Amino acid sequence: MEKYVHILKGKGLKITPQRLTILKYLDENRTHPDADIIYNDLKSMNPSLSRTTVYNTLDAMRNIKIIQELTISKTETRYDYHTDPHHHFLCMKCGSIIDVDIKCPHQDSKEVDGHRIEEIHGYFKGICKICSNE
Amino acid sequence: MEKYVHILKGKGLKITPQRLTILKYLDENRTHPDADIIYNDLKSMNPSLSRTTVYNTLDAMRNIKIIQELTISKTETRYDYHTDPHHHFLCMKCGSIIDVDIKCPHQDSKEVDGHRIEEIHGYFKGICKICSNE
DNA sequence: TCCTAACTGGTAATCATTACAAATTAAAAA
DNA sequence: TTTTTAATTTGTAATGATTACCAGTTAGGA
Repeated sequence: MEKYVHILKGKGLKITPQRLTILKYLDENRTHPDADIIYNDLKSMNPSLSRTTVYNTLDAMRNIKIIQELTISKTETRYDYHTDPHHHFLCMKCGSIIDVDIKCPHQDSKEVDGHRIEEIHGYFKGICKICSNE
Repeated sequence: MEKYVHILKGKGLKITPQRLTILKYLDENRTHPDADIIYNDLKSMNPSLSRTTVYNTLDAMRNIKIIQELTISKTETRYDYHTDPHHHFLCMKCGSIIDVDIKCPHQDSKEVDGHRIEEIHGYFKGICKICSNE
């Protein structure tokens, strides 16, 4: 848990039990969950947790860039504990998001056509290996 | 207008005035509009047009792949008349989506890590050239 | 011209996310 | 350690894009 305290402190965020819990959850669940899944999974162990806090916390952590928002799915925002740059595959059948580790020549670009880049997202959509085999 | 009749017929969609109007609009407005903007822009000339028809039509045209859905923005789905593959830049200040014509080595891939690809999206987010200069 | 499945339009429902305000708490200052 | 204050948490209500539903209309083949 000291690890998460350190990460938050380093970025100037106040340490709260809720933030530690959510950050730990994202670190240990690399399934690209959405806010509602995070809320429901943590609710049982943290009965006072509020949905709004989950949203607020995710937003705060996105601001300091320790997590990343994925807008690959049309219906909900999903979250990714931010480490090395990588692309994502969304299965249009089962809805799971899978990391794809491919080389992208633009991954470290700071601008395109004069526009300043802050985030780069590579999204593939299709049918995943498992769903393809029925 | 014959052009759009031909496109729809070729894909087996029924020809309706609404579909022709919406397809023409997307061809002539490469601003990546969302359903609401399309609805409002066309409503004055087509008073009987319904919001539901706009959604239905966009969905039908996406199915036959003559237009593309962009999920780059968190709040709404935006649409692109589908031509050559290209990536997109979203300005986080003014909200505009700009085409970026860069080479991507994965643009024509049919699969990654065994997962069958149907769509490829390259999204850059940041501050556009115009907003950067205040 | 007739027939039928497909399409349109209007309203109501859904659902993720945000707004708001009162109560609580982290952590800096005394 | 205690005090103080701004930041955070929580629950509820509001928002807004999208979808569901269904009655009425229409495209286009027979």
